[in-house]
Amino acid sequence: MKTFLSRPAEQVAPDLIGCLLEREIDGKIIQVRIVETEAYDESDAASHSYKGKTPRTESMFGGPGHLYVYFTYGMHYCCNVVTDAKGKGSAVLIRAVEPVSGKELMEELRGRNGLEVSNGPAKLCQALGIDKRLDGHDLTKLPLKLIIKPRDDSTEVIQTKRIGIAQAKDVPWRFYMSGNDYVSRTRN
DNA sequence: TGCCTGATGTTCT
DNA sequence: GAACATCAGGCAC
Repeated sequence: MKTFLSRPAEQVAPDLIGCLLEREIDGKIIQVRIVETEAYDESDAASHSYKGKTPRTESMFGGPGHLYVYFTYGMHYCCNVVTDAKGKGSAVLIRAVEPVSGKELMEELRGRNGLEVSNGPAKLCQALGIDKRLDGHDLTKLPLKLIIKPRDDSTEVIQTKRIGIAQAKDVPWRFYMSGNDYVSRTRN
């Protein structure tokens, strides 16, 4: 897994589509499939690492396999998988996931049902109970584990420009699984 | 279906 | 004091 993640974010991002995340809460297991991602790195004006390391973004520089959780807009968390070499400030934002198992618990945490449970970056964090306590967490271990899965050939990954950000919008580093209902609906 | 806006807090200037 | 990698609800069409 370390080798898989020790690449630039824009290469890891499409390969994370179709991978699984396993989350343990109170002894219960939730599994989700990643269906939408965005790549960010230090050369990127929209990235939190663009202006160098700060106390907040420190875990983004922590090396491949770590989790970077940040708080935004006063009420939401988003989570990133840190990639590339330590000190690079390179990461992949998880934008949307699809429940595989433990969906009932996710709906309970979210207070919502159906697609609304995890079709956006802040929503999936709420559905998985991810908050700042998991910032810097090692993704090879529970309570939050990344499971690398090769994509099968029938899964089409679409690459587009990013959304929901103010800077460097034209960098085409957003990736999502074609035809998946959980991909956030604000497209292009 | 699609635009507009309020909520709300952490971080950085 | 302003910016912000968002969401949900309201209203117009």
